[in-house]
Formats: sequence, structure tokens, C-alpha cells
Amino acid sequence: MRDGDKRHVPSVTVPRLALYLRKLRELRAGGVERVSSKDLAAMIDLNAAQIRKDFSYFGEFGTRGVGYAVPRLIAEITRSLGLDHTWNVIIVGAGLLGTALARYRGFAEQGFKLTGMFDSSATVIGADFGSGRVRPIEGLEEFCAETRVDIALVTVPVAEAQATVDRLVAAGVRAILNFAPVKVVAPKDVTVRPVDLSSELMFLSFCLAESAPEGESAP
Amino acid sequence: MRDGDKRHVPSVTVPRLALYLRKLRELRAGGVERVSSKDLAAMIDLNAAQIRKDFSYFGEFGTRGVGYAVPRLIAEITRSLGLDHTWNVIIVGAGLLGTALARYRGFAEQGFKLTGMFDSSATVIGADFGSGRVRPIEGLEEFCAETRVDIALVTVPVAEAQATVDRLVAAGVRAILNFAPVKVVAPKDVTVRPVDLSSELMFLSFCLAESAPEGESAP
DNA sequence: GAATGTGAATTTATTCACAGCA
DNA sequence: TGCTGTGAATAAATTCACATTC
Repeated sequence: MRDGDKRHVPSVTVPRLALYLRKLRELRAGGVERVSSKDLAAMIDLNAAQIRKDFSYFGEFGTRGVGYAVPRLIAEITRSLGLDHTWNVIIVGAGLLGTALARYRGFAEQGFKLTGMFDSSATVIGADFGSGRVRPIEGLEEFCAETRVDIALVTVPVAEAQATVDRLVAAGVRAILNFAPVKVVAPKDVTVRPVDLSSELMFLSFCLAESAPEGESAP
Repeated sequence: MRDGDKRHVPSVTVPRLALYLRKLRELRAGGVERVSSKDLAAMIDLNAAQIRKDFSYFGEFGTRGVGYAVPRLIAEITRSLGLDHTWNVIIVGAGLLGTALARYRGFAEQGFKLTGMFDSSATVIGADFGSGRVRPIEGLEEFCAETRVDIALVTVPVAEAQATVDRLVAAGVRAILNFAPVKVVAPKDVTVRPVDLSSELMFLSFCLAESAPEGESAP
């Protein structure tokens, strides 16, 4: 691929890049300078051609006959994923999950900055969430107008999820993680990723039921 | 498809079944008796043929010219997903996330019964997690031997994730949700699903960076 | 010789389009 | 007529296989 080309990146490639990045950082921490797609593939149980093809959507980062320089590759993936920016994040919904997420240390490490937290319940408004206080949901639009909000985590109850997303979209937020177990719709220039525990549990249930002998059931 | 056939179900179909089930329950709650694939497709923004094909992996549930009977369809999907069983669930790792998950009310509603919680830290062992007390991790194998454990949620730190999964597999657990941001390996008769917040954030970062004009960055 | 980068082949998933049935 | 169920067509993703470069 010539430099400057921008092919369409398959959406399944992106989570794999996150995976590669993690393993590469681990290698770097262990002092490893170079790695081949074959080695990396063995480490994360994937096909080597897949790894090379994933990289190829973004450029030519390797050296034939040699492999990839770990620091260079980390830098390229970091940039490709947009992790060379700092993104401002808010959480809407200060329930159990929202609060647990707010205290998650992984944010800042990756360049995500939690700048606000919102809820509609008087009992949690004003509570400390680790890096500020919970604001009333009424102030959402004003907050978004004053400080750029790149990403919103939606941890409100199912019944409010769509309305919350609509407000966020109207306020200019372009990237949303939806933790409510319901499919929400948004304009196609807004990315909404579902994070759905109950769906994942059902997936496991399906696998268990499929592999178990017929008629088996809990005591 | 003749009854009794068991085609291979594409893995992407299963999360969609969860989605259909949710919407169908909502329809039933609203008193709706019948629904067509076209209507359902419009409601959840999907292709109607996709919905029919998804159902067809499990049997013929509809009536030509009419549509699907909502209660029948709910029953069939519930059974197909194995949700007619009660599954015993444990959580390994009683940190912020593990604790938040333990208090999540959605479990029992769906037929998932939280039967145990484990941690290695003396400071949380014995703490009440909503439906019991946190047990020392040393007792994991004994617990699994005494009471059937179907599903484990792994919410331990990255460094311990693989070892925890290995112990669970050895103890006979066949279905695991891994919340640690690392790819873990397991025998192929064990299902491991990653639930990776940091990977999801990176996905959003990628989408934002891709669509934003070049050189844009946080203030 | 060794490993990348990538077209070609294959596999998997989605959508079309229509025969068949209520 | 209306809508399901499904083979055929299309699209997307993965894997192969090899020319190319170091």
C-alpha cells in the first residue's frame, strides 16, 4: 500500500489492534526490540497473515526478512487508533455500574479523561465520584457546550437509554458506549457500541445448552 | 428445515437472538399477539431476512402469510438460548467491578443465580456482596466440586486472569466471561467471552480520529 | 534465508428474491 | 394476498500462497 492511501478498515480489525497494542507494550516492557507476525500470532493465538493484513490497512510498518520494530509498531498503532489524542469522557447514570466505571483507573492510562458525571436522582447528585461531583442531568447540554465531550458512557436504566442517547447526539457527542441492555439508534455519523452483560450471559447459556446432553437441568 | 435438524448456528446469530427476545418480551408486555419479521426488523433496525434466517436455524416458528405468534416465539428463543435452565454463576475478583456486578439485579431475572464470590485479598474476604459473603480464592476448587458452577465472571487484575481461567477450567467450569483486558486461552470445549472496556474505548477513539479532520487534538 | 505485503482462494455472513403455504 | 422459509447471489472477513525485499 502506498503511503497516504486510506483503505476501508474492516470494523473487526479495530479490536484486534487493541489486542496487538497490549501485547506489544508487554513485549516492550520486557525489553523486546523486534517481533515477527508469526511470533505475535503464536502469542495471541491468531493467524499471522491476519496480523499483517490488519497492519497493512494503515501502512507498511515492517521490514521484509526481519519483522517489526516493537517501538515503531506501538507508535503506529497508537496513532492509528487515535490514542495520541486525549479524549474527554462523561458518564451518564451514577448507579452502581456508572460509579464503578468512574473509579476505574484504566481511563487516564489510555488517554481518556473523565470530565463529568450526570444523574437525575437527587440522592446521588453532588456525590463525589473520584474526580469531581455528580451533576444534575439537566445541565448536560450546557456542559457539552462549554467543554468538548468526545465520548459518553451511558449507564442509565433501559427505559431512559434512547432518550439519553438522543440528548447526547443533539449535544454533539459522536461516540457512545451503551451499557443499557437495549438497542439504541443514532445517526450514522455517531458511533454507538453496545456493552451488554445480559447478552453475553445469554451467549454462554446458549453454548452450555448446546453442548450439554438433552434434558439436563439445574437441581 | 425439518424438525430435529441441527444446523450450525453462526456465532453472530446468538447475540441477535438476545436482542429479539428483549423486544418480543416488550411487545408481549404491551399485549401484542403477533409480529412479522418485517415489523420486528423495523423496530430494531435490521434486515427482515436476517431475522427469519436466524430463527430458521432453530426451527419453523412462524405461519406463512401471518407472521409469528409472540408468546410461541418467546418460548422457542428462550429454549434455544438455554434460558429455560437455571445457571449457577460465580464471580472471581471482588474489586469494584466484581462488586458492582454482584449487585446487578438483572441476573436472577434471566435465570442466572449468583452462588459464590471469591477473592484473594484478606481485606474483602468475608464481606457481604448482596447474596452471601466473599470466600477466599483457595476454596475455589472445593466449592466447584461441591456445587455445580456453570458460569464464572472473571474480574481479577490482568496479571492473574490467565491463571484464574486455568483454575476454573481445571475445576470444570465451561463458560467464562473475562473482564480483564487481556486475551486468555482455554480448551475449545470451554467458551470464553471477552468483555473489554478498554478495547471498546479504543474503538470509539478510532472512529473519532478517523472522522475528525487531520491534526485535531484536545486542548 | 527469512519475513513482509498482498492478490487470489476460501470461508463466513448478509441480503436478495421467490416458491410455497395460510 | 401476505409473509414465511430458504436457495442463490452478494458482500465481508479470513486464510493461503507467493513474489518481493532485506
